[in-house]
Amino acid sequence: MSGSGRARNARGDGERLRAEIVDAAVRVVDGGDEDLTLRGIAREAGISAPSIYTRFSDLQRIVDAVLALSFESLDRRVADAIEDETSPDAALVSAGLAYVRFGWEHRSRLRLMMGAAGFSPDAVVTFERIERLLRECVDAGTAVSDDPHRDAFLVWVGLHGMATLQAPERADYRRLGPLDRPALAELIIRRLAGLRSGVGGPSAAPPSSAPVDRGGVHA
Amino acid sequence: MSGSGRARNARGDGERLRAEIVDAAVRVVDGGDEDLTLRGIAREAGISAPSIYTRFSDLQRIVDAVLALSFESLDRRVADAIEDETSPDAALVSAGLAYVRFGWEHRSRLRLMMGAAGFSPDAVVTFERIERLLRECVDAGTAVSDDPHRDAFLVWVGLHGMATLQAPERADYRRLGPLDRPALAELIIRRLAGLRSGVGGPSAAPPSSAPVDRGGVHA
DNA sequence: GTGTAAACTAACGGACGTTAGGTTGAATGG
DNA sequence: CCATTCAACCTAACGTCCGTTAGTTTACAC
Repeated sequence: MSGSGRARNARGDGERLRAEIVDAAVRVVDGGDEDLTLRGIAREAGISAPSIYTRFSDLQRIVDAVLALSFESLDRRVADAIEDETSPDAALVSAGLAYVRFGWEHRSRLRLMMGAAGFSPDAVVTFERIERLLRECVDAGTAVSDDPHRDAFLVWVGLHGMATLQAPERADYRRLGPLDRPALAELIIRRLAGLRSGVGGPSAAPPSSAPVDRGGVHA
Repeated sequence: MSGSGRARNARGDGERLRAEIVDAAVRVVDGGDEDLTLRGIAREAGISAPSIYTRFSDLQRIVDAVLALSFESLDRRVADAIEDETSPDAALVSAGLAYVRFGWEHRSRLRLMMGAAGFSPDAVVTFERIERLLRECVDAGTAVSDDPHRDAFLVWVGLHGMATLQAPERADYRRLGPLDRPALAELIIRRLAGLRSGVGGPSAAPPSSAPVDRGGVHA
């Protein structure tokens, strides 16, 4: 019979449990459960609830770990998106799209991140990437800005709005008509950053002929 | 002694209790309690928990009532802001500022609204006000847009971002330096709407000399 | 007075976070 | 090869809060 529980880890290997708990917590949040519960995490991890206390002193520490991991993962995605591009112009757009994609793919995670931590120090790291890119654009002459810091914040706000709005899969949302989300996100970035190509004309996101959200980085 | 509870309402006046319950629920949410509980609402209303069942069949109906009331109140604030202005240009900015102010003043209410209802039919009414104003701006020649519907949505997204970001009172947030929130909101509106005065130059929101958030409608 | 809506107290079953204390099995020393 | 050890788990249980139901009391309207 032994314990009806899971296979036991090796002696000095209890650290593995820590990672499994955090992973389970992430899975719970991404599954849509807005409020993390210790028992729910334990269920998802396949362990008993009290076992969690061997690795975490209380529930809040798990939440903290999830938040840290999430901010780091968001920042890495943004950083990776930047590396793939050559011009600062394209890099800024690509970085912004990486941000909003994270929000679309992990809606309740982002909700948790913004709700609990607000403008956390971890988020500042990512913000500063955006700001740096915008300055490069200004230096390269592709963006017009008399205050890059402020305008980077505008972009940040726009990204935040685009990332946190409900997905167009919802029925009500479609009253707005077919929307190409990545193209819209790119337009928001361009206009708020003051990029030359996005101010007024039909330069990006042709209104009706574009296929809806085919997943490419550029519109 | 009689019941240790509150004074009893007159005979056919039970409808008053309904309003009191909803008001209490609003107060609880605005107090920052993200998750409405039936018992919490009862406490705030000064009644016993089961008394709620004389007016609502379950907790969800109270939440629905709070949502309906909130969307209506948001829309009224936007509508009122429009009425006070003469030019479509100023009206669009004023309407947007009314929206973000609602978010700043009722943060968890807006969170509840966006989380539960998403892009609800009630929100569409308000969105259409924005869209109508933008079309008027285009007709008047003060805005450049080849697709007002799409651009109204961009403005909507920007407003949503500005309204839901944490308030600058938070310590972390200040790493960004002093920010004049209404001025930033106005800039976002102007740039996303394609208003002529907000595309690139230092037309609005002087970067450092402006007083911080003194509560006026215009910057 | 009498009826009935308006309110109450008591209590159910369930979920939660957390504590106490037991069981088991992989690593280790002989 | 086996006894020992102790980390890695477990079950049981406490107290609290929750939504909801049942049944009772109170006081206004007629």
